[in-house]
Amino acid sequence: MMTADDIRHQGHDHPRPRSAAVVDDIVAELARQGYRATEPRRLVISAAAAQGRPFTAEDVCATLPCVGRATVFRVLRLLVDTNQMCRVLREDGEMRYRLSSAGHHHHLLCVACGAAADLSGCDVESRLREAASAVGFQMSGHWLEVYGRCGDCPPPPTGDHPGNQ
Amino acid sequence: MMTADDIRHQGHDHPRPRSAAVVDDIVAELARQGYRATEPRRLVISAAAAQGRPFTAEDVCATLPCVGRATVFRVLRLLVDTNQMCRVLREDGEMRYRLSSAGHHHHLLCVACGAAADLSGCDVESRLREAASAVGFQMSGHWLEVYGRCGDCPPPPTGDHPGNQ
DNA sequence: CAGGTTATTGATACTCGTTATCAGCAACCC
DNA sequence: GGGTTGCTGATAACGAGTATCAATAACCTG
Repeated sequence: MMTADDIRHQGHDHPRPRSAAVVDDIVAELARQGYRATEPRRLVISAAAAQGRPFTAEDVCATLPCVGRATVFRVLRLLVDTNQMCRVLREDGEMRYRLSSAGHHHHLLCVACGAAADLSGCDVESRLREAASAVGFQMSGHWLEVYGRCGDCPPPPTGDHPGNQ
Repeated sequence: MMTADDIRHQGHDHPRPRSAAVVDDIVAELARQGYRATEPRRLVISAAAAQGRPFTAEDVCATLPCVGRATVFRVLRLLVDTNQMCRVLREDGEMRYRLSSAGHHHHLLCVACGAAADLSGCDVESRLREAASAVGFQMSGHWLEVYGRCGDCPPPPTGDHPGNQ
């Protein structure tokens, strides 16, 4: 059976690529909270860290046929519950997962290539709180996703000219 | 079989309560876009208009046993696609439906009673656009839900004192 | 380091929300 | 009123996620 180490080291000569540190950090945090450091957990976290963009549980299952389906869902849920992963909402309402640094942040989601980036330097919070309290609503939280095009994707066609779709 | 008129008039002496106008407006808009004005559609729209807060398809099915389940989902989707209804995201990630006036707006969702209100006078848009473009991201849209307590709900317990939960 | 506890796993069955299929029905147009 | 064709309802199917439960493997303890 393929182990987390096999995945960590694939195609590399040096023993510990960046993702290994990420996996170890997450496993360590789980251990700190009393959860066991099992091989399936390491594998799922490795697979999640290897995803280039927000992913589904199915994506992880596909890359880890050796790990049970239920376990994949369990680990993903555990990571969300322990604030080591967040769920991102696509523009069409579909939900995806994404490993994330803890702390409040939002996502920039590219509608062209599907990539995601964190947006943390944004102070909508106070403004929203004001607008809400103006109508007698005491805000306690919010959910915000931002959609558009990342710097790596070409600008969209203008749509004025037939044929340049 | 119960008709939309039966529902419109239930418990009222005057022939056309407010919701009737809402239903007629929506049906008219559908007709304008080439969709037929059928009885099941009127019934689903009536049921949606009668919901006091964001609802599930199941809620509508429960109040309309005479309408097929698939049809309920079809009508809800049609209304979303024609911008006469929107989906709201609860804090736990659950999706609900809500009849809404067209145009961009956000929702104030009460975590205590489940009520929803529209929040339209909020200019997060320009601020988000700036923050996004600062990292080379060209924003084209966003999804925002605001959670908290509406004016009708008592403030939450402080949590400092055991026993007042 | 063996040995016991107990969290965790994997296979499976199940739930829930939603969509596809398709024959029959009923709006709408003429 | 009658024909076209969009719409409906029943049903089966789907995808994401959870419950069940016996078998396994981390961890602690001696």
